[in-house]
Order: sequence, then C-alpha cells, then structure tokens
Amino acid sequence: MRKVFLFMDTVINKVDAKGRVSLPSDYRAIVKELETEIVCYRSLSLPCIEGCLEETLDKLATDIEDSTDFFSETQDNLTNLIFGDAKRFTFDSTGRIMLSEKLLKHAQITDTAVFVGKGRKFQIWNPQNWQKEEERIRREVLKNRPVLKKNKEE
Amino acid sequence: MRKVFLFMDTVINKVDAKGRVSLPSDYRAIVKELETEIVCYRSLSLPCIEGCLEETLDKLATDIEDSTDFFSETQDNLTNLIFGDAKRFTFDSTGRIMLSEKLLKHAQITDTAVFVGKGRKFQIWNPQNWQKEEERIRREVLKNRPVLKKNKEE
DNA sequence: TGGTATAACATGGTATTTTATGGGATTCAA
DNA sequence: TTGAATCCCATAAAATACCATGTTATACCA
Repeated sequence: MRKVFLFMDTVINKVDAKGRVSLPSDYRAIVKELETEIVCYRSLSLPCIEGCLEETLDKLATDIEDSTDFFSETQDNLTNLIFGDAKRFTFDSTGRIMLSEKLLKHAQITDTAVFVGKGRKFQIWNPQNWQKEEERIRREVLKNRPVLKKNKEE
Repeated sequence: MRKVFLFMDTVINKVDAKGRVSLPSDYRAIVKELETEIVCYRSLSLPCIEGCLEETLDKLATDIEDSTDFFSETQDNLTNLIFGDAKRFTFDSTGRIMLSEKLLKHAQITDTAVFVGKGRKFQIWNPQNWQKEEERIRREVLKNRPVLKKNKEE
C-alpha cells in the first residue's frame, strides 16, 4: 500500500466526439486506491479545467470557513464560484470520463486535451494553450528563482 | 532496519533501445526498505535528470501548500512546473526503470547513463557531460576552498 | 591468504498485460 | 421517441513482467 498520492506528469489524450477522455492511468490508480472520486471545475484565473480529489475540496471548504466570515461577501463569492461549478466525474470501465460542454468550452478544448499534474491537483488544457502557458511559467520562475529557493529552504 | 538513507556513489549503466536502465542496486535497496517509489524529473538548471523519493516530493507539496495560497499564482506556477514534469518510476523484477523520451532528450542520453548520488536526491547524466560537469565542480570547490574550511572550523 | 563456490547483478530478448481509443448496443430521461 | 449518457466489445500499441545468460562481486573454506 502506497503512502503518497500526487498527481504528476503531463499526458496528452484524445477527446472523442462524445466528449470522452481517458483519465491518465496514474490518476486512476490514485482514485481507486483511495476509494474516492475526481472533482473538476473551471479554473478561476486560467483558461483550463482544474481537477482534484473530493477530499481536497472538502479541505478547501474548511479552510474557507476558517479564514473568512460566515456572513462575508468573500465567503459567499468563493463558495458560489467553486462549489457551484464543481462536479464529480467518475470514469467508466475503460477509464474514461465525460467532460461537459461548459468545461470544454472554458478550456477551449476540442479534440485533444493535456493533463498536467500539480501535486494535490491537476489541470486539463488545450495543447496549444498549455504550451504557451508552460513557456510563460518557465520564464517567470527562472526570473524569480530566488523566490523558489526561499520557499524551499524555509 | 537502517537509520540513514542516502543516494551515493557514481554508477554507469547501459540504456537499451526501449529506454530501460538498471537502477543502481543500492538505490533499489532504499526504495524497497522504505516501501516507496522513485520520482524523476528534468533538472531546472542543468542538462540532467534528477531523481528522489516520492516522500521528498510529497513534503515539497506540503511546503508549497503551507507557504503559498491555494489561489495564488505562485502556487500555480510552482506546482505546474514541478509536478507537471515529475513522474513515478517503478522498477521491474530485474531492477530496471524505463526512462521517457522527454527525460532522455533533456539529458542528451542515448545508450549510456551515469547515476550520481546527491544524498536525498540523485542525478542521471550523459557520461561525457557529467565528466565535464565534475571537472567544473572540482575547479569551483578548489577555488573556494578557504571558505569551505572556515565554515567547518568555526 | 589464496582459491573456489555461491550469490547478486546487468543486460538482451520474449511473453504477457495494460492502456488508449474507436465503434456500437443498451439504458435512461425529457 | 429522440437525444444523450452509460456500458460493453474490439484492436493496436505501448508498457510491464518474466526468462536466460554472461559477468562481477561476495562469501566461504582450505
């Protein structure tokens, strides 16, 4: 039994006419072992789909409760945006999930999708968009390398 | 049960046409005893593959979560770069892992690879590149030797 | 200490399994 | 009843497990 569960790697899969995509087998293994489900929602800031385990969203709910006021507009807005958008996605016997029109449109995905591991989360991108975004991030992080180091060493 | 786990030594192994390489047996022993897995990714600054234990990356994920905000751009950038590139590598009954095209290309490895221990991490190099890098490092350390000594004795 | 037996290892090759993906059948709901 | 969602089957390719062999390192004994 493994001890660590991380979404990793970058894999490109096809999206068929019905909107079906194979979830990367590594991701499936995590879902199965933890006996949980995948949840997907539109990224708040980027043109991509974001996914995580149900547990992770549960933790987020707690964090939002703890860090914002029950009656605050912030809490209202956040919870509406996130949980109003999120949805469970179970995969079939061949390992595919069916992404909704809403999600596909937001990420501008048509016939190909890129899964990008983010540790506790992952993202699903249009391949061209992801390529641009990756280049942007590399430039950004290399420029600010001291920041990365600082975080690591603390 | 041993108390110390360090990747050490420098081992040269062949890479076959499928990209298979024997993981040094010492490394395998660590993975087995800790009941964990190896994770590899492209070095951010050098033309080599870097590897560590899954636990190490898990700790990093936790550190990033703790030191940056769930919605922050910093967290986004970092996790994309690190976990998007990293991948689990399990070895078969004969002790081999299968390196991906992406990794081999980044490290300019074709038919031979050098494993270099780095303590908690290790690196995999193209033999010629490693030779040059080692010479560079030796020169560098000799140049700064007084500083090194000073630190030790204080 | 020297020599031999034994075990571990690296590595080439092959067999088996898993995975991605297209297509069709069945079920469900509006 | 029609469109959509779910399930099931088929297939090719890729990943993985397994087997065999020569070599090196280790353990053992005289």
